[in-house]
Amino acid sequence: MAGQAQYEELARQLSAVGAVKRDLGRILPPDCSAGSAAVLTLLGRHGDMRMSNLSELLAVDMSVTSRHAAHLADRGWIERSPDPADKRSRILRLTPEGHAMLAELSRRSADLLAQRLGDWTDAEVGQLVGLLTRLRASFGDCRTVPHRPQPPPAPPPPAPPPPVSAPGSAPVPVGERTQTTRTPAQAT
Amino acid sequence: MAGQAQYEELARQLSAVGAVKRDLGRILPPDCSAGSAAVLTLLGRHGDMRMSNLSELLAVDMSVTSRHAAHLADRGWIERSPDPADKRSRILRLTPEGHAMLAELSRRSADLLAQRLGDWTDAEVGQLVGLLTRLRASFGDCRTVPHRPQPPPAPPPPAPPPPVSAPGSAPVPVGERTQTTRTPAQAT
DNA sequence: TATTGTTATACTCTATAACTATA
DNA sequence: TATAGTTATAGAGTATAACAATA
Repeated sequence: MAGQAQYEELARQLSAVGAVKRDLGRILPPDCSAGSAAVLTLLGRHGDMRMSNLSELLAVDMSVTSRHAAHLADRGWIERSPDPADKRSRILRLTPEGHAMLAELSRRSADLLAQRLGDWTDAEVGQLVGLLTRLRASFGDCRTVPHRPQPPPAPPPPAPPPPVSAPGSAPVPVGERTQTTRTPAQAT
Repeated sequence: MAGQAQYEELARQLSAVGAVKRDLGRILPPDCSAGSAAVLTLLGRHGDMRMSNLSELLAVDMSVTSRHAAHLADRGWIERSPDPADKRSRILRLTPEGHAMLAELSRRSADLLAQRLGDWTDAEVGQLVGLLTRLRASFGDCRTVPHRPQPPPAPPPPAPPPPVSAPGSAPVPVGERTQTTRTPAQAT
């Protein structure tokens, strides 16, 4: 357990991460915004999945995911095929063009980070990645993909699997835990 | 130096921090958005300052800071007094109501973090704070406040000073380093 | 009746550009 | 001429609500 001052400082530094993200956003290719990039990245990492799974991974409302997916599909970077097992669902899959765009994105962001973090050691970067991963886990309830439509043709996640484990992180009740993937669904 | 895969993973985890920030944003009091909270926090930490200084600390264009400041001034949380030394400038200062609001913000975010990160040790939180601080420094060029109008009546920053030092972080040239605090200023 | 996904609408944050008033 | 700050406008990201199709 940490003290109040430390938590306040963490909140401050998390807020400041915005500047870093904006910097990363400035190197994106035309037509591929940060939102698009996030979707492509997750599809590359986790393989084909449904809209709802993607929403959970992004921790945003499905309406947001829907807009991003439509944008990507318009540009031919993903394909939205109907799920044979559930006609309401759509399976998202990277196209060859999508893979190419993803590779380009990875190259650019890695380049920028390599320049900015030139004086960081491998271990330091790894430590930060580990702590951020755990941070997201502590907040998230970002359950990993529960639905794997078919063995995805995409290669297995090139990224190191979660290097840190979040032990007994109980679903802490804080006020209400809002349902990020779904808008209340208004009972009429 | 780290490898490409590690940088890609870092980019991914930085993107995912958005979910954490959204969660923190949901507990904000009415009329006090994340932008307002950031301004109040910085004024509390660094004391009175000018718009331009605040823009540098926030790493946003001054037009953005101006809007936030106007919002806060409308609500009586800050005061914008003319700088006697430079009539173009305005000095921002927290009002008593602003201090109260800031205290409330700190309480709420610390509460949420304490619940979410209940199973983190003090050292782990400190480590994350340290790495995030260094991350911002590596990106930032967020030079610390160069202009200190007068000895601010505000208490000294309650937060621990930067626990990690960014050693020889040269101003790495990446394409162009955009001038965040100022829009190009179009030479007519 | 509940769930999946889509669309329309509104709000926040940010950047760009044009403008003013000082320096 | 350059700088500090303001305002208007536009774009991206997200949430809410209402809707259609299917389970």
